[in-house]
Amino acid sequence: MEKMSKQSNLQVTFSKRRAGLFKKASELCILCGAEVSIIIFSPGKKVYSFGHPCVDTVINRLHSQNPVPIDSDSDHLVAFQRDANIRELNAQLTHVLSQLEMEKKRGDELDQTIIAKQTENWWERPVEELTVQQLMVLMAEFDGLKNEVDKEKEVQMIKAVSPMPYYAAKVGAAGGTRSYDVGESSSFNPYEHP
Amino acid sequence: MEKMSKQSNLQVTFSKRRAGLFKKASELCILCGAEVSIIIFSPGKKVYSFGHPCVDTVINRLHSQNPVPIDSDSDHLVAFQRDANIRELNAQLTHVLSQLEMEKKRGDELDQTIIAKQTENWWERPVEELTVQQLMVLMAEFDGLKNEVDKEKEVQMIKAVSPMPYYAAKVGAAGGTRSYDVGESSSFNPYEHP
DNA sequence: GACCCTATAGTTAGCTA
DNA sequence: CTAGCTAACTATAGGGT
Repeated sequence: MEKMSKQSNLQVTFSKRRAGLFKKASELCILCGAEVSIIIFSPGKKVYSFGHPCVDTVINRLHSQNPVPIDSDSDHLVAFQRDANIRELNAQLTHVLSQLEMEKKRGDELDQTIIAKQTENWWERPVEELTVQQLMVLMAEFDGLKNEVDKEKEVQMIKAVSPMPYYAAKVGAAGGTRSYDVGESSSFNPYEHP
Repeated sequence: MEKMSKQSNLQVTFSKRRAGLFKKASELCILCGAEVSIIIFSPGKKVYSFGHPCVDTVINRLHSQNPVPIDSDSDHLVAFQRDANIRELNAQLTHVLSQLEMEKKRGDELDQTIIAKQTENWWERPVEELTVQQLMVLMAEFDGLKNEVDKEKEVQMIKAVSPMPYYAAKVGAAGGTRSYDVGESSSFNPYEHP
C-alpha cells in the first residue's frame, strides 16, 4: 500500500475514507461508550475533526492524565475545534434529515399502494358485508369467469394432444390476453372510488 | 445501534474495533499522506492513542495553525453554550439516524409484503399462464363461490321482506363468517409456497 | 488477553453523471 | 465536491482454542 498517485482519485478517496473513519469512530462510541477524538490534516492542509462528546473534552482529559502545561493559546484552538464540530454536525444532520424525508415518503407511498389495493377490491370482503346488488354482480362474474377458464382449459388440453398451431389458434380465440382478476372484468362497481 | 449490554462482549468488541479504527487511520495516512491523531478513552477509562507522525505533532499543528486569541471571562459562557449546542446536535443526529434506520426497515418490509402478495396469488395471473390443473381448481372455486354468494343473496332478500331474526338465521346458516377471497377457500394449491 | 474461524454485513475504488 | 452504482474486498460478532 502506497500513497495514491492521481491527485483527483486521492481527494475522493480521502473524503470517503475520512467519512468511513468518523463513522467507525462514532460506532465505537455508541457500542462501547468510549470517548474518542480524531484530528486529521488533509494533504491540502485542511483540518477535520471528530469528537465525542467533543474534541477538547477528550484532549483536556488526556492532558490532565499526562500533566502537560496548557499553553495560553489552547482556548482559542478549542473554540475553533468546537465551531468545526458544529459545522460538521449541522451538515450531517441536514443530510440525514433529507434522507429521512425520502425514506418516509417511500414508506407512505407503499402504504398508499397497499391501502388502495384493499379498498379497491370490494369483493374480497366478507360476504355478509356486501349488498344484494354486489352479490348479483359477483354471481354474474363467477359465471363468466368459469366459462372463460373452461375455454382456456380446453385449449391447453387440445394443445397437449395435437400441438398443431392452426387448430389450437382456432379454438383458443376467445381467450385473448385477458387477466382473470375478478375486479378487472367488472363493468359495474357499487362502491365509489374517491 | 446501541451500547452493548454484555460486558464481556463489549470489551472484546472494543479491542477489535479500536484496532480496526487505528488500521483505517494508518491506511488514510499512507494512501493520502494525511496527518492523523486519534485519542480514545475506553469504557474502563484507559487511554489509547494513534498518531502520524505522532499525536503531539498533530495537536501542536492544530494549535499553531489556528491562532485566535480571545481571553476573557465571558469565554466560559460562550464555551458552555457551544458545548450545549454540540451535545444537542449529537443527540439530534443520533435520534434522526435511528429514525432513518426504522423508516428504511419499514419500507423494505412493505416491499416484501407487496412482492409476497404478488407471488402468492397465482390465480391473479393471466389465464394463459396457468396450468390445466390450476384452471380446474379455478372452475371448482367459481362454482362453490357462486353457490355461497347465491345463498347470501337470498338471506339478504328475505331479511329485507320479513326482518324476523329466527327465519333469517335458519336460511343463512351456510354463510358463516367466511371470506370470499378465492385463495382462502382453495384446498389445493398447485404452486409451492417456500 | 491472543489467535483462529466463518458467515454476513459493511466498506470502498473506480466509474458515471 | 456530491451522489449513485457495482464488484471486489474487508471487518467483525460470536463462537471456538
